[in-house]
Amino acid sequence: MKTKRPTIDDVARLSGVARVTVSRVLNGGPNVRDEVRARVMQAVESLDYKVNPQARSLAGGASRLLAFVFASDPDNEPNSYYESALELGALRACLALGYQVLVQNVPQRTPDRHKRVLDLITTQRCEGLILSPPYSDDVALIEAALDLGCKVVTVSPGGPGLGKADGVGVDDEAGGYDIARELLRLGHRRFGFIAGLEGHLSADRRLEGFQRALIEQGLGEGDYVVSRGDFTFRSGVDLAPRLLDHPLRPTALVCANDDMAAGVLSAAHARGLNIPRDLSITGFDDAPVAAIVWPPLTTVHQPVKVLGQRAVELLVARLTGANTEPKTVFQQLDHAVVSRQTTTAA
Amino acid sequence: MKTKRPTIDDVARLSGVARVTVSRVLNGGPNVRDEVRARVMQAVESLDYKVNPQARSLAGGASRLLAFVFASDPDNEPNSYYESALELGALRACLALGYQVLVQNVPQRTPDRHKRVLDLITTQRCEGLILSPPYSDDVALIEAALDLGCKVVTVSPGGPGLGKADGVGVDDEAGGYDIARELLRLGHRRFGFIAGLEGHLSADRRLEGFQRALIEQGLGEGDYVVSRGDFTFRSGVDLAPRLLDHPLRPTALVCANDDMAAGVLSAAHARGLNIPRDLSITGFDDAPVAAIVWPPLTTVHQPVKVLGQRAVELLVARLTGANTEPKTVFQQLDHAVVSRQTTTAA
DNA sequence: TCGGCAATTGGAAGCGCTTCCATGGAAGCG
DNA sequence: CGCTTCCATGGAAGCGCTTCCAATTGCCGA
Repeated sequence: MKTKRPTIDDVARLSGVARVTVSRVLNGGPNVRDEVRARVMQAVESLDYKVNPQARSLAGGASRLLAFVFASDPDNEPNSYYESALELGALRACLALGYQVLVQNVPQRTPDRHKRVLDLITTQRCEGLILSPPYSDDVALIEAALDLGCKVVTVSPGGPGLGKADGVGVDDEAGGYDIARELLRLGHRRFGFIAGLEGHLSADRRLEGFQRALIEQGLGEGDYVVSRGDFTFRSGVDLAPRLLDHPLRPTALVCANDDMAAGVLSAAHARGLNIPRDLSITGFDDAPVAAIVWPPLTTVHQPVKVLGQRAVELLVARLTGANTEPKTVFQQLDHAVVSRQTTTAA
Repeated sequence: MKTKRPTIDDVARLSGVARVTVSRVLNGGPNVRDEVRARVMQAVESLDYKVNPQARSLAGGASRLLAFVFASDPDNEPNSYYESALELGALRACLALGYQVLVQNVPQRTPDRHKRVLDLITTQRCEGLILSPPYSDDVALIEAALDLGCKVVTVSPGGPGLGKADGVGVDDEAGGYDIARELLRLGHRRFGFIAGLEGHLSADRRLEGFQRALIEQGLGEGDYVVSRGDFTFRSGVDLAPRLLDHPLRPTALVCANDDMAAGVLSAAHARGLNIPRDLSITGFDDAPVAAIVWPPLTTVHQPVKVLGQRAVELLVARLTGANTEPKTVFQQLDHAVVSRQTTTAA
């Protein structure tokens, strides 16, 4: 067992060239004759040689390591599709690009949360940082990372983070608008809205879009009531009574994510309501849970995995110098209303 | 921005000792006077020095990298709590132990799946491998990894994998037995069982336990019908008709995991059944989905996050030589039946 | 008093790779 | 035809750390 792996020198020796030449071939460098290149590649093959990434990064000063940071607490939200899908997308893109991601969970309320993130850069030598909400709008954190020479990409920044670093996301405001329009079309006029955690600016933009649609229809403050949850199923369950017993009992309930919508749905079942006859409910994200609950949830789809993938691609483009755009770029992906069975005419 | 980080030599210079001594202090080596140790630590503090893990692993020959491999396809099972919880547990243990995990998804049917896994060892220099089902029973893979000098830990091995490497898991057979006993106690006598994917031996042990409980009660082959799904919600939905329309219409349906149980539940709703009055349903795992569906699912809890954590701990114990036990060790954790609202008297 | 041994420290040699700079020859120029 | 320029290659110097081995000191028992 454990027979020592071949090194670059073994390849050099076998192919009869100098070590540097092998290095050039391996890194796609210029100025190598095709014949030599082929000879080296053949030696690589026959020895089953693989570069040692540790040695490479020591010598080259590039760790090829990215960090993905998320805030949601997996003990409270063990189901969080959003974060795991982002991670998966990032992982896949990395596989293709030859990078590695270190995944780190830093709860939002951690006192030394900035330090925890920045340590990832200093301790692990991460060269790129992917920030998901609410960190995507944490300007101080973004700037501190940038100061350390680390490239940053934000996922779903809600405003402040937008100009500070490259970003990816959907148009959350439009998503909120679209789902509200759908409900208005079905004749609903009294609404409830369950918002997400404070500081998650992109989620708040969903509320703004929702409000815009209502205003457009001549509705106003008196026609809807807003509660704030924390994105968990539990908070949906807990918030439901307040909305359902409200003097202005809404006929439609818009939730800032699917888990909270599932919570409301569960609470509605528990009190014997018939969904959607007695109440229309909508979510946001189109997480798997949306299809699993009964009845299946009407929601706004966003391509979360692709978001994670694009985040990595943007980062790597900056790292390799493929993108030298002085301004930050924001890549906006499409969202779509997915009508399932929790919505019906008022 | 990007000011060069201090190296071990900077620390050595500042504390007036040789580089080796700093290395000793950093690695908790013996034979260093307390006074010197303190002086070095102080220099480390004041310079905010962090060891360069790349350099360390190059010099020391230890990458401190582990690999976690899972098979479930996140495009079909985007919700798979099992894998993400394992990962999370592993991640946490690593944080505490100073290791890193590389997460890799290798679908079970990939033609070069062994190569994909082994490449992780050779290419990334992973020193330890965590194998989740069905790879935990893939003896050829385990032995190939061992041959490469990589330590291996299996999660929920079902038999063949047991003696080949250290492992963690619950007693799946007993879990199946326990849930069946619960149903028998409630008076059920006609059963359906939805098994998981072929090759997932630990999941099959749940069926064996189920069968043992029935036999104990004098029931036999004629009293239950078995179907095989693929652990997804979708497969639960698809399999439901076959079970529900069976001449021997079961009064209780035992599923090998929660997602399939949720699928059956959804299908039952769709055909207007009242659960649990018309049919008792049980899952396995106690994933978040179990609490989210309506009505909440009776299931068998297993501490998946802890499983991930223990897997890393076992691995690290082997790697550091803390565990030199010549035989493989298997760490069995407790499971528990969680009675919720999908089960009732027959 | 002296060899012997443990405790403490440092010197030197790499780990496997990339980067910088030098070399020799072919090609291009007026 | 003598010059610069470009191309293809190699030599040497580290990247920041650990490991091996040697050196120094102090203390023991005989």
